[in-house]
Amino acid sequence: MSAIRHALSIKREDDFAQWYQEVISAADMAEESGVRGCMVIKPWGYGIWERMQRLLDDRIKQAGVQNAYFPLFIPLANFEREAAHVEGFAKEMAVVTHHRLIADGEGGLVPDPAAKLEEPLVVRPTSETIIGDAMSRWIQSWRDLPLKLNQWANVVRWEMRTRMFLRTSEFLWQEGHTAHATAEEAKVETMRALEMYRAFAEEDVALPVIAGEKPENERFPGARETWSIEAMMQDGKALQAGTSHYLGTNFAEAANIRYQDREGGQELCHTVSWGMSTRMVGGLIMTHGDDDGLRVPPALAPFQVVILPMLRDKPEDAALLEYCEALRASLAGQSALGEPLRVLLDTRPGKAAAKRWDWVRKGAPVIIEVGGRDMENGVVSLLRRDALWDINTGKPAFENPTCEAAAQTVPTILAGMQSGLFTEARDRREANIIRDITDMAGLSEYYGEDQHRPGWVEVQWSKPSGEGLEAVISQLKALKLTFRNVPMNTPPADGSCIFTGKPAVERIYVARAY
RNA sequence: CGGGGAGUGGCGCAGCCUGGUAGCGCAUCUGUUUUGGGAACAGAGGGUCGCAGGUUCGAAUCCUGUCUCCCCGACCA
Repeated sequence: MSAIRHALSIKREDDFAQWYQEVISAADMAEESGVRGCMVIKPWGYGIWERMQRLLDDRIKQAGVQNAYFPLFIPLANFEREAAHVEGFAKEMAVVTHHRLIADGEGGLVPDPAAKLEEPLVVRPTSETIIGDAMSRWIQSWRDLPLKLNQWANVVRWEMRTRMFLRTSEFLWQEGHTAHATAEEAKVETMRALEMYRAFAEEDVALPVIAGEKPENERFPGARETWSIEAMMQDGKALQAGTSHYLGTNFAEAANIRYQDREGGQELCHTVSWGMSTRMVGGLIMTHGDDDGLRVPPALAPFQVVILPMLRDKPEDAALLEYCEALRASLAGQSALGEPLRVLLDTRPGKAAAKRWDWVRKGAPVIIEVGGRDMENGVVSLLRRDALWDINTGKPAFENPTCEAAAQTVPTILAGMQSGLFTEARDRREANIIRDITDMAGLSEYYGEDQHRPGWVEVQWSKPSGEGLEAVISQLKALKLTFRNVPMNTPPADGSCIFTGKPAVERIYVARAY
């Protein structure tokens, strides 16, 4: 067994945070912008986000939700109507106060005092309030319900500490907003959105998640219930990858969203909101990345197959290119995971062997190199990103199918890779969930200093609220732990609360989190 | 926002303490030789040293302010 020369300089196990950043730059996904907390998303990173948008948007539309677009700027007064909501977001809002700049006489520009806005505008941190405004106008009778809207947008939250994709001041997301006649219907929609996110995460992103309800202290500001999908990263930390909120009538009261029922009475609507953001890209990296860079699940890869001709700057190149073009066309005629294959014939100048590593770092699922000898034999040299190395030789594990065989097997390879990445991540997660810790001493021990890759612990608790909950949270905080969620479809509690010793009422996950 | 670290060609760094007008590796360009596995050799191009002030005959280097990034903490759907 020879030493493998990996495509990245930092290994996950040596410094996970540094490794994460190296993947982003080595895979050419994004870069720093010079603006605090904001990033430039480069074509490969944005291409992955566009795939996420496409696949989730299809699911959103299948649920009868319509896309619309609402303003970036929200009047301050609009925001003040829901008390818990204001309190939750006030500390992190960007505010626009002027609409004109003037010269300061020293070569610079300053806001014109004469152009101060009567009422400041907030850059949306989320759009419940302004969409609620529209809903109050659009909904008159029970016939207008349910109203199901979604928008793809950027939002701004002035975060103290940012990390590319995981927490940026400006980020991209979708936010679904629905209004319903009854609490029951609204809760059905809350759970529908949650299940949609679970399916999207697991089937499209190959990201195993645990769906469940957030405890009271983790609720969205103004929500009655907050549900989430939680994923385990390779360092054992948890990442909230999507949320769905049952808002009750809180926002309907604030924005006066009412409908006339069949008996002629005026009733408040029950509203729901749900969101998934570019943070999912960070989750993808920390779940599927390895010591050679990113591995993009085939369903999300902007290019699933990259063909690299081994050009030699000689007349024979023309025939080789022709051979590769035929291969490209043959592959492009195939389908995988329900869509036509996305194939790139990379004819940029440069040696195939050097370009190969660019695509390995980017995580293209299948790389096919073709040289003159392959052409003579009617074969290709095929490399799978999920099985890169021959551990006996320490070299890339090329296979050599014929062109016809390659065209036929690539769809199978991609489908296998999609499910293989999911299975690998799910097995890793299950291996790192602990369920038999029943007291704080055990919890402290598990998360002690000598544990380098702690996972999650499923505990039983008595679900205190108010001061009792505060006390529990400070116990967790001492271990740098947070509550994640109360998983669905798990056996009922049968023990005592790990925090209070009282009879437990449910099971909940605790973990370190992003 | 508090503590710590850092900003020098595209990337990674040295130089700073002890001021004298910028260097190395990789990458890039050109040429030659190579050619089935992350090519070699030679030559070349590219930087007002994050930004703004100050001290000085002279500032990447010293001083002040400021912006951005990284780590820890607080905060955070």
